[in-house]
Amino acid sequence: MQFTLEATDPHSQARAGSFTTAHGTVQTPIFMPVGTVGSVKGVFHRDLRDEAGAQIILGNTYHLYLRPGVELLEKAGGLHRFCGWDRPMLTDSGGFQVFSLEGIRKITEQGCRFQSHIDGSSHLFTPENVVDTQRSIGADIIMAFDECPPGTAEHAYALKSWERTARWLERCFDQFQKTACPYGYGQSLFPIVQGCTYPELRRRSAEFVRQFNADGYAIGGLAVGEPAPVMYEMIDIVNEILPADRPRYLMGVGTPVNLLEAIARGVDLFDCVMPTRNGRNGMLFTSEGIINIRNQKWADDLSPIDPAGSAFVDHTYTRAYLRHLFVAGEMLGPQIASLHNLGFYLWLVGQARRHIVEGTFTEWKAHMIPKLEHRL
RNA sequence: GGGGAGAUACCAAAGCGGCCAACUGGGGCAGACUGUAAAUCUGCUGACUUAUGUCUUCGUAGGUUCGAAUCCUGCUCUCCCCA
Repeated sequence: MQFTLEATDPHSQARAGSFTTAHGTVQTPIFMPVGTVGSVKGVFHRDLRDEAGAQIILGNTYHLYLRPGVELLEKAGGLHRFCGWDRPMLTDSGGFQVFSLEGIRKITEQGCRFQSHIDGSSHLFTPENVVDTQRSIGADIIMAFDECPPGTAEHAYALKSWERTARWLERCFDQFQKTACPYGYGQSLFPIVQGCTYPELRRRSAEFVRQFNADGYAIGGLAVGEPAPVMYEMIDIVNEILPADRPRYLMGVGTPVNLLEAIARGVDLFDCVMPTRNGRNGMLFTSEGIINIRNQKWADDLSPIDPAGSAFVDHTYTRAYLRHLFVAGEMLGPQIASLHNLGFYLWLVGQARRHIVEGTFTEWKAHMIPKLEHRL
């Protein structure tokens, strides 16, 4: 995988670039819709590509391992073929699930033993078998198996956790080098920086992971309860250390404002459930502000969902109609809102990219942020 | 014509002398959601209010009682069964 840096903003750390994988090229900065179990909930892959403009989507090792299982995915020829998405794909390792399965999992040096949230059965994830599973899933970018501690973690735990994640990283790369993707194309393994909100741990973690000369690097363990300014500070610290000629992926972030702030700090890749989950729950992000479509105020608003939006749903349907669908509990409502939000997120990063290339990113960002926070 | 049951807030439906401004659903209104155990979860929903406060409510008119949505009587209406 080759990352090309195409432009940098003169007034910030923002950059525009592109990288190519076996399934195509991705232009950064980019947002990756989350398709945990091989489905971006409520959105056809065709609409994801043609309407929302997605270039790369996520899958999740934990969920796909449990269901439908590695055997079927291998039989299908990998997740791309199984789900009908022929563009780049990234799989998360399950580290975040380890974190969220609090109470039904046990972390040891070997790995993490956990109970399936589906049937309670016991499973063990290790750095090695998580790499193996991701080989079988066949995503273009696969993630190291890490532990994602809560934002409130004490220093002692943050240190212990990060050191273990670092040892797991070595095992991930060992296994990665000993194996190959069964479908004949190359994959990239991204390490993940941890260290909670402790600057010196973040520095040590970033310095540690950069030794692996990976195709790209991820920043994990943020937006997990810490204040946004702290998150931004951690991004600044880490990005000063991560190599400039590799893509940087801020995992699980975030709000539209988070995206612009992180892009300004040199982040290239994002993923977040927010556009889809909040969309399903009636919250729309637009270039003029945030809409809670269930609110009474939209009941007779026959204007388009988002006149500035690029997806067909934005001008085909009215706000009143979308509200009606939500109020009536129709599944089309969440589908429309999800597609709209994904289209908006991708429009936003696309605009960011354009303004970086044109050298106007910083002023454009200053102009956008109040609008993004505004509640319509 | 005879017999029986019932009328509770927007709807449905509990309550059957004080802990009732009234359980619970639904509906309505608002909020939350950040590497998806989420098409989920949380508030509020008689009026006036910051309220631990006051006022008006349980078909309707009276009555019993210190006290009634709850007991008694009349009236109105609804439903069911038999003719």
